[in-house]
Amino acid sequence: MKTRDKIILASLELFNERGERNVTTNHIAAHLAISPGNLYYHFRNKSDIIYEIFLEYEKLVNYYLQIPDDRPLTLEDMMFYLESVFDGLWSYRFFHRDLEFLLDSDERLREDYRKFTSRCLDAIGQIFNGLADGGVIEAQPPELRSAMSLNVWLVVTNWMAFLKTAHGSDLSDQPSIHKLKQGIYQVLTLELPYLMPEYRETVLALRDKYRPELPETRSSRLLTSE
Amino acid sequence: MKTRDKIILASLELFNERGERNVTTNHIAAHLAISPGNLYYHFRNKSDIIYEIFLEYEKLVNYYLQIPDDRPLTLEDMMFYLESVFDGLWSYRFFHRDLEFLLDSDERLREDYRKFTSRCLDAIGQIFNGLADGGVIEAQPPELRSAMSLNVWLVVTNWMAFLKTAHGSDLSDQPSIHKLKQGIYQVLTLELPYLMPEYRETVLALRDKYRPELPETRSSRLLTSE
DNA sequence: TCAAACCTAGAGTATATACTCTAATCACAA
DNA sequence: TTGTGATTAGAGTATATACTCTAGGTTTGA
Repeated sequence: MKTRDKIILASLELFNERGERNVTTNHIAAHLAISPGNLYYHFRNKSDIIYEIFLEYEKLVNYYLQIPDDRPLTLEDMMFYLESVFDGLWSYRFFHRDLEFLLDSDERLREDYRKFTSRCLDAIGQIFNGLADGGVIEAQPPELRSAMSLNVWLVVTNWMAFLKTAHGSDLSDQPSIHKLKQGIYQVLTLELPYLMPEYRETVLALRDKYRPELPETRSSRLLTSE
Repeated sequence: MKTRDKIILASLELFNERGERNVTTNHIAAHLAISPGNLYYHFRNKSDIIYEIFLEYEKLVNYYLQIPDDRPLTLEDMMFYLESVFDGLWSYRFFHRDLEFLLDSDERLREDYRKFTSRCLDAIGQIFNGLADGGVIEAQPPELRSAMSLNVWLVVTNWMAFLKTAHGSDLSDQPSIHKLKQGIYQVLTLELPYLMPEYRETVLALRDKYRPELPETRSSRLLTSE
């Protein structure tokens, strides 16, 4: 693999593990056993590495969020989108963590991320429309649809952060891809009231598969009371 | 005012304005025109200042989230809680920004924040129960109630972050207490489907007051499409 | 085969940051 | 007045961090 790609990969890995704030360019170089000079030959600065990672994240999400507009959407479609989105969220989980700082220090990223958000909100809306066409959920006035989409976006993009802050310091209940997907449970909760009656049971059953397991972990205790 | 209190106040102000990551202890001292030595006479380290601020934040929220359990809740109660919570969120808006890093570097804060979250989720649940008792919203099975409360929490605590990332670099659409309160619109959106029919119109009207104004600002454009 | 382009090492630097240390000053009670 | 404890100034330090510079090695293609 090319050094440039190795740098991107190693950075993503370290960022995800330790948080962008705790990973320096020297760490990245050391991790790859290359010199700092070498790293800076390939990237002008740390922001450039992050920007490059963002572009890949964007590409991935754009790929999964191509919504067909020539046919209505099914429940399977919806679950596919949810699974894909949370997979992406896991792979690039560092990103939404220090987001505000990243955007503050890179104008280009700020602008691109704004557009990215906008496209995602749009895609969520389209999915809802497709599901309404497919008779899975009720039709809604566009204003409600937009507000709903935004709520879905908020829940999806911040579920990881919630997990991180909700668990204790012991490693036993550290976030994992499995726990992350409990976010799907939360998103389905948002959709419940708008389901057409004939889909209600099916979705409730689906949703139950993502329910946080009760055997008294800290994060599940949070969901009930302490 | 005592120097110690001045330090807390100035820190909060600077953190809110520039983000905790961009504010050093030297900045704080300089801002107050005191020496670093003086600052460190009053606080062992930066984390201690942050922890102290957290305690005040916690106190404020606890104060507003005392839910009466001897009477049902009204719509006015609910709006009071929402307004109060968003006011608090605004006053301590730096806090949820670099949250994960803060918790990583202070075990005590991590533990306290976990309990804080837990109490807040509980309070949200109690509010819903109270509103159900008051005939404002439908009764719900506890499992749905918990999931709903968690969604409200996610929307509330991350609305500020969304605003920050959604606006452009020009100052015109910078977050403000006014924009922050559009978060109330989002929360009310979550509640809409569970309202008792006789409250529906009233809440829709209330909600409309918090609706993002349309005159083509960037953030409102985000809410529709781009 | 040879030069140009590409890649890499590694020492080094300017700046920032959290924090320390000592000596001085202040407030105030005896 | 004087002594004592609380407060403050300000120079200073160890470490970290992003990034630079030079010199040398490696590939590639003509």
